[in-house]
Amino acid sequence: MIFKKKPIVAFPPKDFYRLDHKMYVATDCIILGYDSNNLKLLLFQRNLEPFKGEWSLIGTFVHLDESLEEASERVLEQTTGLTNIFMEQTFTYGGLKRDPGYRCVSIVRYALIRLDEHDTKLAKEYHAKWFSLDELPNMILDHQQMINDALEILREKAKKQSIGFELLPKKFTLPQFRRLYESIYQKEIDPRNFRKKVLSLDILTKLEEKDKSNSKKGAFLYTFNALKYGKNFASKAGLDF
Amino acid sequence: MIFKKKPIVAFPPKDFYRLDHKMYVATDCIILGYDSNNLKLLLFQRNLEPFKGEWSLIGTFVHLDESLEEASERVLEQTTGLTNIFMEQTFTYGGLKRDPGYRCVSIVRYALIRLDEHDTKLAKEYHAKWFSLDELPNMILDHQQMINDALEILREKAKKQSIGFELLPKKFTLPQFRRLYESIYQKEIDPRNFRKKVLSLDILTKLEEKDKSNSKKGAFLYTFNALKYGKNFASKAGLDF
DNA sequence: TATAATAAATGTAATATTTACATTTAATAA
DNA sequence: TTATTAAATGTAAATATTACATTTATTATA
Repeated sequence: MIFKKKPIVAFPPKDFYRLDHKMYVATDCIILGYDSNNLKLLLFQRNLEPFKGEWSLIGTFVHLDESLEEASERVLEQTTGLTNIFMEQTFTYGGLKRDPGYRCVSIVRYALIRLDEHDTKLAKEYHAKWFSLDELPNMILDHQQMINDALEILREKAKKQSIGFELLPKKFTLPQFRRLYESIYQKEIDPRNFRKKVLSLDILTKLEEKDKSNSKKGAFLYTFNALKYGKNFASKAGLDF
Repeated sequence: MIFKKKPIVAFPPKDFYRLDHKMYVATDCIILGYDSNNLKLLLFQRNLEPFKGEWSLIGTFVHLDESLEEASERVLEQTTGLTNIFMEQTFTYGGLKRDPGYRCVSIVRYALIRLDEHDTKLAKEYHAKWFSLDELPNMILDHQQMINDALEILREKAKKQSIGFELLPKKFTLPQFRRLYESIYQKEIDPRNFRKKVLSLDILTKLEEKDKSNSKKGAFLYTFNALKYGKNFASKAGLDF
């Protein structure tokens, strides 16, 4: 067989595994939490060149002895203290010029954490700060794009899976749950319709307790029922609004 | 600031851009076409070690002087002759052991092409063969997983976008269109319901011509109306069945 | 030229889902 | 006791989905 053009990898000639094809492989981590009615994002202020003083996602080079998942989980643990966290890959960014000086592709994953469970001391150490999505600072490189893409994917995910499971505290109120979805979908959701749909999924357990931090009347607390969740969330409609 | 653990990339020490973090970066291409009522996948039989004689997706190393997109488009053009094709990234695979002998991450994109437009001579040259999804051969490495993931993403995509635009010939019949969706969703779709929904989107132009290759009566041919498509497909429901 | 065969084309009623909308209630603070 | 506030709640209309069977156009054949 004769190659008309440059050979491709399905048929690699012996000299194809060449050093000059190697690149840096990084992973960037979009850490999302939910607090006081807003979806928030953990950003880091760099304390070294390049881009010293500027804001960025947290990332790392992927080491040769770890998987992509291990790399992003390492970063997440180092900066939040958390393990066993919901993370999902979004896209890989590999533009020629995306990082000045050296060629580097970056695999992005987003993480959904419970704000009240993360190690704030670590966050401080790493010069990290939580930002509401509507007041993000300028970020380095293509990080804003990464965030936009991740939020779009999160929105799709939220339709099919109760993202609240990951983001809300163990006990939460329906208005809190609703406001989470409002901040994901960036639109108001009618409280009666939200309540109707969520309760119809039959994935929650209502507690006797009330949370009175937001009103005099107080709102009943709920927990997710993992068992019911697994059984009942298969519904086609899910949590689309 | 003192690092308690290994430093991470937001604060890279000078020696961090080290050669030993570099990896091979590949891209694998899932080439999908639609023919005689079946979604089909172009696979390649390797003619060199490693894995000589086995089937695989077509891929390439990403060159230092090209973007990820350019790399996969290069492969697609080399093997099908096609340019300007719908391609979308799925996931990046970077398990430690996914490729024996060297560490390599692979970014996967799928391409939707019109079978009747691709260069069959090239396909032959590259030892390529079209397979129906239900009779795929064993493939090397994690390629089966890549395909499974891509099909899941394609299914979601098909709900929100008329995949037919990319896969069907310029002129097509409604039964043809329906069978495409049946083979994407892997289930039967009621012809009356399909027709009703598709026509309600108002994105097609009905032609006078009939295609009589499948029946004595013949089925009317349609084309996509790109203009209407852009305007009218915003519908929430889309093509979910 | 009549008939058989075949896939294409078509409509409707029942059910389920989504949307829109306003009042009452429980608790606290004044 | 009253005012205030957010939580809780129900219903009707509109829309979307599903289920289902007959007629039609054409060709091939008897």
